[in-house]
Amino acid sequence: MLNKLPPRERQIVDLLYQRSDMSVSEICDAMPDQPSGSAVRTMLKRLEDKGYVRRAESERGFLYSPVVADTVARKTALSDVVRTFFNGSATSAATALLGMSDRLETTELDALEQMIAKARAAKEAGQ
Amino acid sequence: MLNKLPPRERQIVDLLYQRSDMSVSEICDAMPDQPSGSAVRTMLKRLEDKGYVRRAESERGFLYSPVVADTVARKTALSDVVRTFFNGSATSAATALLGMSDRLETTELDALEQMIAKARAAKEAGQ
DNA sequence: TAGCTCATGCTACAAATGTAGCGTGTGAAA
DNA sequence: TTTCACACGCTACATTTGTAGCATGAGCTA
Repeated sequence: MLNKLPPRERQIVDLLYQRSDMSVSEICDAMPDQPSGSAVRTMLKRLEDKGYVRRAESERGFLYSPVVADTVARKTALSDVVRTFFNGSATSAATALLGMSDRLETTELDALEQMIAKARAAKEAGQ
Repeated sequence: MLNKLPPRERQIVDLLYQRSDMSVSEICDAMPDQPSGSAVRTMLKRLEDKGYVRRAESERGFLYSPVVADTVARKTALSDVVRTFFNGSATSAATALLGMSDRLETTELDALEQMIAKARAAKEAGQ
């Protein structure tokens, strides 16, 4: 989905998913190799035309945000990674993910276990 | 990492991560909108120049494969998604992942629970 | 041998991308 | 009021991407 975007545009949209409602100058600052305002503005314009980004006026000037809902974008991004790198197995991706994170919050662990329990229950009911 | 690649090149590398050692014609066939062999060949050449892809001769002609090890590419891809869409929390990404997959294998669930148990133990020991 | 089919490399080119520059308007500071 | 400093839109342009075409050479078949 976002993989269809050229690197720079992709970079900008990613930024907007991390933090929405950014101004052009904020985007510039957040970019690794600070491009000129003009450059960012054209990218933004193109992204707007393509329907990935929308902007709203505010007292601080125009603020940009992604059009596709976070929830949807998240899912798509995850599915892509799962397909490409984990042979379609979401669970093994999840395992890898857990292996990567060094400090896990207890609440998060709880949420996970709940998830697993639910999956087990569904499995029981299914067969 | 792969995000720096233009869409088409990215698409090809992704393919190679799904299945390594592909010939040009196999890649063509695997692409959604079958491009010409020439087109794919130039992309491949560029990817080779950039250092993302390497090729080896075989009785079936040249076979292409990714340069960066799967394990590394995986990690990078996951980290990117986690940073962009999950505010850096690998665990919440994992939770989302689990929520997405419809049928989970028992063995995978077991592996996950083990992972969680280990995390809990580490947490205990840590404090 | 002559003709065919491929896989490959090379060249060329249209389209897309990435960037900078200029002119304008607006609001704040001198 | 004049002068800055921005934020913006527009235009232009170099570079990169995406694609096709042609020529070559190897192997295969009639």
